[in-house]
Amino acid sequence: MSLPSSVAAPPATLTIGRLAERAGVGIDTVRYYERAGLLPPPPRRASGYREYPADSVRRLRFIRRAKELGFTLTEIGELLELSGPRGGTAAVKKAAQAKLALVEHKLAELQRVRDGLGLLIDACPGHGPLGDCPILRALSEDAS
Amino acid sequence: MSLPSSVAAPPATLTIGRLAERAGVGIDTVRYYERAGLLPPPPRRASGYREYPADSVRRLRFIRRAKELGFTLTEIGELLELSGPRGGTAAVKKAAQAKLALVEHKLAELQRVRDGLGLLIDACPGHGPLGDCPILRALSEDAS
DNA sequence: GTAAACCCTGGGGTCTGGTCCGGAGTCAAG
DNA sequence: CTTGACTCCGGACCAGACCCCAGGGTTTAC
Repeated sequence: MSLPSSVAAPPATLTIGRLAERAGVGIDTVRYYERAGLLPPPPRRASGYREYPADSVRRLRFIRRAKELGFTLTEIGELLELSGPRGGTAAVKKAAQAKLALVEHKLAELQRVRDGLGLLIDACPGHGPLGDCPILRALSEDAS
Repeated sequence: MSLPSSVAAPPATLTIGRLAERAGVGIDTVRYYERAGLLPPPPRRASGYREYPADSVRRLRFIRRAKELGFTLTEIGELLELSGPRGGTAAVKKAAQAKLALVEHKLAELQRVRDGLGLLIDACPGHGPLGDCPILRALSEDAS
């Protein structure tokens, strides 16, 4: 019924070092996220070593990327809570909608930056003497 | 030819306080940006007071928004340099293209977050027992 | 069974991006 | 011409997000 135990598949858990490596962050960062409440405290071995389930990698990568998008760790924590168990409550749904609005706002502004850069690149061998630059225009006008 | 000088239009310059107020940042922040090289040192009155041209507001707003999009001050400085005089050089154009790629990457990821949130909001009263949440999926898979 | 590589905790250091004094000079309105 | 608001500078301080180290136990590979 089972394969010989001598070639047993490695357990589907990761030490903190492997986890950090696969997620592309530092070990200290992982522990820091745990303290900050972004990563649930994993079970420990008798020795005290943390044993992470494989899908922690996914969560960590999410955090890393979201940070690059300008979310603070606190905001990221909120995003992650939306996806926890109890993802269907009315309150959670409302929170998700608020986040969505924020994200769409960011999207719109980022698109303006992109368009500005685009103009700059292919229509701009000097563009007027003064400050009518498309990049500046991109985010300076009121839209908040 | 000219209007009476007694009702002369106010000069088109701003004190640091007005500038900060109109741009929505603190006074200290303005000075900090100057030190950081993001805002060119403005001319001074005899008294030492800074006299900002009106369009500094635009530049400051750009900085503020770009920060919200996850750019560091250093990156913002680079973006701003792209739009300086000498916006047509081959080197500058190449730099702009690099920035553009980065921005498009961010856009794509932000869109994934948005889509994840969307799914979460209107298709998700509990979504499977474990970790197949659309938000996590949004940024965890490799796409870098 | 031992050395290299790994993990633990606690605490301090670092970098970024500000924010807040304090003492002194400046400006503008009445 | 005074008074209250503004500005100057330098330096201290702050929060967020890590990064590093020591001293000591644990695993793993040979």
